[in-house]
Amino acid sequence: MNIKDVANCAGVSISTVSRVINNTAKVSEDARKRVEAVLKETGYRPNSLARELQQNKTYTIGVLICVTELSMSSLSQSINAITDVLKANNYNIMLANSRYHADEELSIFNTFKEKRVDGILYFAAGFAKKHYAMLKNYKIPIVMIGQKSNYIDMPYVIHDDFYAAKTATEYLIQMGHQDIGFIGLPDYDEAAGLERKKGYKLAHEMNNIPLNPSRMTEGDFSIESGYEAMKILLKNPDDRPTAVFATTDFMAIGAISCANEMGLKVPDDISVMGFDDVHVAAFYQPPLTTIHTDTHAVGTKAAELLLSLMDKENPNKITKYVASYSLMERGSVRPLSSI
Amino acid sequence: MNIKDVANCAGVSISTVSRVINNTAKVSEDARKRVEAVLKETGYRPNSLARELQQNKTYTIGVLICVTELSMSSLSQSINAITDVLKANNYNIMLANSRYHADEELSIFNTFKEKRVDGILYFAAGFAKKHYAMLKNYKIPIVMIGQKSNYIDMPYVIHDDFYAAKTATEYLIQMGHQDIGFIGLPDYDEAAGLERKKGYKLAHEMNNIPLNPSRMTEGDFSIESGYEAMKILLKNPDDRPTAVFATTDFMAIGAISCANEMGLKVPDDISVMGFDDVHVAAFYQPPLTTIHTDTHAVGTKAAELLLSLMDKENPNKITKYVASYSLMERGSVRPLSSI
DNA sequence: AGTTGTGCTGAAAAGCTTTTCATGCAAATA
DNA sequence: TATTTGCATGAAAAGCTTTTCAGCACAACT
Repeated sequence: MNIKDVANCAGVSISTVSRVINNTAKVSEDARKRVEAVLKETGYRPNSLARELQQNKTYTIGVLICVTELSMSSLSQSINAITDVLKANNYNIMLANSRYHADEELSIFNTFKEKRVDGILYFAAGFAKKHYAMLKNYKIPIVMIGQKSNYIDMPYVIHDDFYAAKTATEYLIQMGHQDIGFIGLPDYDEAAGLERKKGYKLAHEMNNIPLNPSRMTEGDFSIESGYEAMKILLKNPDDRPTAVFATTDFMAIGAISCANEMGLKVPDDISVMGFDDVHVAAFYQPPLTTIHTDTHAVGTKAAELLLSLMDKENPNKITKYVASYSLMERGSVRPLSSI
Repeated sequence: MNIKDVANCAGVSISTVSRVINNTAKVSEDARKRVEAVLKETGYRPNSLARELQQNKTYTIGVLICVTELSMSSLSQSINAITDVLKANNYNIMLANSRYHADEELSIFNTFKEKRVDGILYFAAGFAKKHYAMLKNYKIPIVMIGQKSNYIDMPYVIHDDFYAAKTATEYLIQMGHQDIGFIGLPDYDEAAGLERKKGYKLAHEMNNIPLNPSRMTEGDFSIESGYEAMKILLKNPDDRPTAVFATTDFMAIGAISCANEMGLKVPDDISVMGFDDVHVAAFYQPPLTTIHTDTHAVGTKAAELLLSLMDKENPNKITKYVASYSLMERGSVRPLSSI
């Protein structure tokens, strides 16, 4: 069933059918009625492949995320926000997950190009620089999310990772902690993980606390990696940090889980601070003290930014946005003095 | 840049270029080399819209999920499994989330039809029957996931919700509990939530324990709803259940959170049993005793089933699959006698 | 009555592939 | 030498829309 069949059934030309469907020009009352009747009866839906081919526009935005598991990510709210904005502007979403494989990201970019998406929202987790050669003369508008991209010179929307991490660390210091363990992320250029580490370091510097490299461990976003990192930090019973800053809520959960198994109570025996304010964070036991990031705003801004980028009439010049954050004092951190 | 440009650059016809790209027929060494050089130099990618239009096949599978938030769902492993199977068979995925709105589901089905997906994986949460009229003469192959579909007569892959829920309840009974609260889900026909409720009921029947309607509450998958339901169950300090079966891990987490706030320790003062064995479940405090569902198998089977459905040469006849489950004894349930 | 204008309509082109079919040429056979 | 075979190639059709452009009929003018 195609537009030609509909035209035949209604006794009009395909042009007229197209006009009725898209409401793009005037059609006589009489003709319109007949076409609409056929449309309803047959349940005909235009082939969007043909339309998109002819218009050279797919009304589809590629969203590339990079998480090992959908449920383990802090970006579901961002995705909801993106959906809202794009849907309101009549765009569809094509969501693809690289699952943290750089080569898979590349292949997704290629798919996006072949599928002719109109724009891309790129939740980057560190591989962007690797794709530099490819991205350099990639014609489709891209907004990068969660990672700066000065190197590649691409519009971006990020969380204030650096200052937020500094704030988090300073909060622990204010609470009297001087020996603060760190569970970080791989050191990719410009990535959020690296920014958070820098914030942790600066807080130490500004408070004249020497950095202790043996206190700095690394995870990979997962609960398990937080667990393993904590194991290292707690290895020596005589030499343990009094607080730990995990740069991800899920890693914080892993860390607390590990502490519990070693017979340490959080926050009584050791404080743990998270980052992200994931949905479960408030309901964990103890409720996680963490950095709340405005993921909704990030999603909204990114989508809006992309939309304005794609609008050739009045191109936007504001191509960077840094979302605000706040510290959520809950139950996983307590002052040192009270131990 | 299109295939014509490539042909011109290489000094051959477009047919030859197509043949080189798709490796679909023999091309002289000489011509092939020239084409490949141009391909590499220009970074040309064929317009898949045109290809798909002409082949009447999109190599795309629509995956329709129905969750309020990506991170709050138990299906991320299923999705990973689906991705693996489909990718291995050269299919792309178009993931869409109805966010629990029946009308949105309908609109997504329409989009899938317009975009000409080759098949659909439908994570149903109860609305399927509403869409009966539409689905009845919907031409695209669909596999339903997580919900039976005898009414609509559609192939499906499900968890063994009924027996798993019965097993869970019987476990609590074996532990000496006779007064078991229930946090269920809306009663949609054939949906998983209803099956779990039936399992809970049967376990009571078979053990001659009368059902107490005031012990049966309802949530909506979310942590918050579990919290609220628990509030109701614990309202009266003199009349509380000794155990609670939450039909979702996240609702169990909400319930435990509520219990804690009311000064009740889990499992010392009250036992809580979950369902799903979500990733965080094992790392929660206390670690959740729950039903482990084989989400990976469900995803894999569903994708394979769809693939075989789409294969017109040798159509598969096995159109139903029920995944296995197991009970994970962890820390949120304890025998009644020891209280 | 002749001209201009208006309002619908349909034919045809364009968008980019894949694929079929026919052709030309060289090699192999009779 | 004449004929057949085979291979590589290009022209053209098909897949389904949207959109432009020209045309037609009729009404409203001068």
